[in-house]
Amino acid sequence: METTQRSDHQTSADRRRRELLEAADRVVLRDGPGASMNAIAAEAGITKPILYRHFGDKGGLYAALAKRHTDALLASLRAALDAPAERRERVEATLDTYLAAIEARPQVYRFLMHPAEGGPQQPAEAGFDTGRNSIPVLRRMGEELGQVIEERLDLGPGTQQLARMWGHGIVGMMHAAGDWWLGERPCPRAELVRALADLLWGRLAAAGDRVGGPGF
Amino acid sequence: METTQRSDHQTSADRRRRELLEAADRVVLRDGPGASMNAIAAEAGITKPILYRHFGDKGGLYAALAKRHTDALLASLRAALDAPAERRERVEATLDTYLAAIEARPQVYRFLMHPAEGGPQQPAEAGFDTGRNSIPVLRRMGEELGQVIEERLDLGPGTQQLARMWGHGIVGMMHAAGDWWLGERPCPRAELVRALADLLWGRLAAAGDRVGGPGF
DNA sequence: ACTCCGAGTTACCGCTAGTAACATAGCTAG
DNA sequence: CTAGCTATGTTACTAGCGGTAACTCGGAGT
Repeated sequence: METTQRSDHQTSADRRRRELLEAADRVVLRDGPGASMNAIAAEAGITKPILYRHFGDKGGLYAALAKRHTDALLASLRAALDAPAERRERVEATLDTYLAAIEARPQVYRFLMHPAEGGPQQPAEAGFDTGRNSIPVLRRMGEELGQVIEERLDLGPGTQQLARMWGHGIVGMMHAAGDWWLGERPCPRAELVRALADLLWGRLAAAGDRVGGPGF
Repeated sequence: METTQRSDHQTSADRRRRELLEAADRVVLRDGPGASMNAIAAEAGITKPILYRHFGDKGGLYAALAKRHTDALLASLRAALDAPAERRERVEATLDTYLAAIEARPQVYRFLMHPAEGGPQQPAEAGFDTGRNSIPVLRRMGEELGQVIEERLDLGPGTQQLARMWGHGIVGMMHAAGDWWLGERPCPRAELVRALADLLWGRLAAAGDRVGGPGF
């Protein structure tokens, strides 16, 4: 019964891992991204070294935790992006999906956008990866959106690079506007969706100058 | 001679403060945002409690440090934005100014975009300010750009809110695209500037569908 | 019965942010 | 000249963090 035993063992380890992840999730959602390994271990009913055996270090745990949520968010975004509708509608649906997600679970959002933390010891070796500190979920979203744009649109020569730049740019726009909106709540969601879609549709370039200028 | 004395005292304290800030700057530029108070104090040739007397806590020091760089960056952006030229030219100049800044001093950029750190003790009191963790320099840039847009453009009713949303959105676009570009360096700066300006000019909406779709 | 292996624990290390208590210079008042 | 006050600086400490070494325990294999 080797297979059965090995399978049992595997599932046992996997189940443990999932239990730990769920405990970590609870703590992170309660205490924010500053949750300590001690607190997570306590919530899971065990002690620190077990966490380290399973996840290596805090970064590993956070990465595993972030991957779950990121995958879920990306799946729903992809669904909105792949809907059979006009381009403008799909863009609005995608924006709305993202904003609805961060609105519904702001703690998750906050955790996802704050994973690196720069740890206490940052040995400054590895040659200063300048862009390494970017938020992983944003990078992934940007890459995926860039791919979708490249697949769908005909942008002439240099399509691929243009699509990637746009992907990252649009994701950044969505993120920054969403973050500000989530903090100040100045208007309903639909209004922000419309405003951002309008921005992407070139209304900035089309707008007329103001008549009575700023300095008299 | 009370006034003179007090004045001397003031300038002395201010000079000290500036010296400390410059030392902190050096250390942060060398060690990244994870620079410790001990290291900064050593670089300044003094010990920790003095730093705390001057800046309260690490957040205070970082805020003071960030304010300097943020002010400088905002000033140069404002200059690009206020140039007497066509709108498209000004937008491109502003994008280029930002990208040139982060390209020229990536460590400063990295520090500015990573100030909060969430610290070890995040008491979770104060009711979970959902949006509080946003990067301050981005918020400031978004607000200022929103104001400029509001002053300059005629967007009909609801101009103010629309301008703010656009301000934060555009800044986020610039930031995310710049971050990705700084990490991968896939093309010269001017190309990214053009791509982002094209995006803002509605080329996404105007682009034609690809003929040979993705799935054959 | 003996061994091995994985799960788990206690107890520690080195580091951090931040602070209390003590020491020292220089100026002002009596 | 001495007493006191204020600013400036130090040493020595606390509490908590991420991370690890070394030990303990229970159950499978031969």
